[in-house]
Amino acid sequence: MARTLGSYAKLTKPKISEIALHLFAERGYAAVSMRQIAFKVGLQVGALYNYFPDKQTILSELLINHMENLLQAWHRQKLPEKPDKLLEFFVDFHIEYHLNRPEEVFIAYMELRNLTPENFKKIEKLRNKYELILNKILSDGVTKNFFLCEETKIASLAIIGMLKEVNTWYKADGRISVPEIKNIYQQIVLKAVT
Amino acid sequence: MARTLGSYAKLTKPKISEIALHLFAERGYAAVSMRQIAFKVGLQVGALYNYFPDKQTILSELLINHMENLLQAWHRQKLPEKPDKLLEFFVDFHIEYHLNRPEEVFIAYMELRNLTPENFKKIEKLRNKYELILNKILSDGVTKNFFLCEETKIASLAIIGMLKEVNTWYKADGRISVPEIKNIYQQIVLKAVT
DNA sequence: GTTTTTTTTGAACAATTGTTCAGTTAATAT
DNA sequence: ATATTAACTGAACAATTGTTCAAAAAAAAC
Repeated sequence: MARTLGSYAKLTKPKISEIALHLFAERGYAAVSMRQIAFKVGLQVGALYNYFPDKQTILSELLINHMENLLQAWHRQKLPEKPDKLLEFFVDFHIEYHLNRPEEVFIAYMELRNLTPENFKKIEKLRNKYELILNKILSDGVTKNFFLCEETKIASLAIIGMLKEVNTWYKADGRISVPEIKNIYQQIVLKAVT
Repeated sequence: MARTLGSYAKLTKPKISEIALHLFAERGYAAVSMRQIAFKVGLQVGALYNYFPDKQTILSELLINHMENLLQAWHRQKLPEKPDKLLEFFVDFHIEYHLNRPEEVFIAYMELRNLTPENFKKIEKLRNKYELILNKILSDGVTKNFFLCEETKIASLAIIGMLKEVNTWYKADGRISVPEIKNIYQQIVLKAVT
C-alpha cells in the first residue's frame, strides 16, 4: 500500500541528536536555536518536530542516553576481584570512557538546569547508580581490609570529582599521555583510601 | 551647580550585580534577560545601560571580581609553615571560601563560555594563579620530604577538582557538618600526596 | 527658587525565538 | 502506474531578545 515507516527517519533522528550534541556543547543549550540545528542537519525547522516534540526533549534524550550508556558499558566489563585492582580498574574505565566522550560529559553537567524536574530526577537516579558502583568498591575494600576509609560515600564523591576534572584540562597533544594520566590518578586514588 | 555623580548610582550598580548573580546562577546567563534583571532591581531596562555597556559585562565583572577576591582572601591569610599543616590549611580555606559563595562558584565555571576571548583569558590567568598556589605548596612539600608526588601539576588539578565537587552536593541541613567535611578532605588529600 | 546634571522612563528598533500546520514532495507497497 | 503515507517545506504565529535614545523626572548645588 504505502511507504514504510522510518526509512529516512532512522537516519535523520540520530543525525539531529548528533548535531545538537555538538552545538549544545559548543555554545550551550539556551544559546542554540532550533533553526541552527536544522540548518546543520540540512532541514527546515519544522522538520525537527517530526522527531522531537520540543527542544528540551533533544537535550534530555542526549543526557539520559549518555548516562544509560555509561552504566551499560560498566556492566559489560570483566572485573578483577581484588579490591585494589578493582579500584584501579574503575579509575581506568572512568578516564577512558569520559575522555572519549567530552561533549556528552560536558553537557551532562552543564545543562541539567534546562531539564524539566521529571527528567532531572531521571538523570539524578542514573548518577546515583554510577556513584554507588564506586561506593560499593570502596566499602567492599574496607570490609576486606584493603582500604582504610571512614566515609566511603564522601570519598566516592571526592574521587569522581577529581576524575571528572581530567576532562576540563586534557589536551590530546598535551605533555602527558592518557596511560600516564591513568597511572597518576590510580596512584592518587589508591593512596587516598589506603 | 548640579547634582554630584553617583549618589544613587553607588547603590544601584552593586544591586544590579547582586541580582544578576542570583539570576545567572539560578537560570543560566543565556536564559536571563535584561528585562528580568531590571524588573528585580526595580528599574526599566534602559536604565541598566547607565551602569553596564552590555549584558556580557555584567557577567564578566562578576567573574573577574570573584577570582580576584579569592586570591586576595588567600593572601590575607596567616599561613602555617610546615608543608603538611599548610596543605591542610589550604583545604580548609578552599572549602570554607567556596561553600560561602555557592553562586559565584557556580557561574564561575558554568558561564565561562559566554565571555569574550579577552575576558576569558583574564579569568584563565587568575585561575592559574590560584592553582599555582596549591602547586607550590605541593612542590615545596616534596622538596622538604614531607610529600611524595611526582606530578605536582596534575595533583593540584586533581585536588582542586575534588574540592570543587563539595559545592555540588553540600546541603546545609545535611548529614555532615562543614568541619567534618574539612576533616575528611584533609585526610584524603594528605594521604594522596604522602 | 533656579539651574544643572544625574538618573530614569517609555517607547521603539530590528532580529530572533520555539512552535504549528496546511500544503508539497518523495518514496514505497500494491 | 497508482495509491498511500512518510518526510519535508515554507510561511506564519505571537512572544521575546539586546540595545538605543529623546524626553521626563529627580536630586543636589547654588
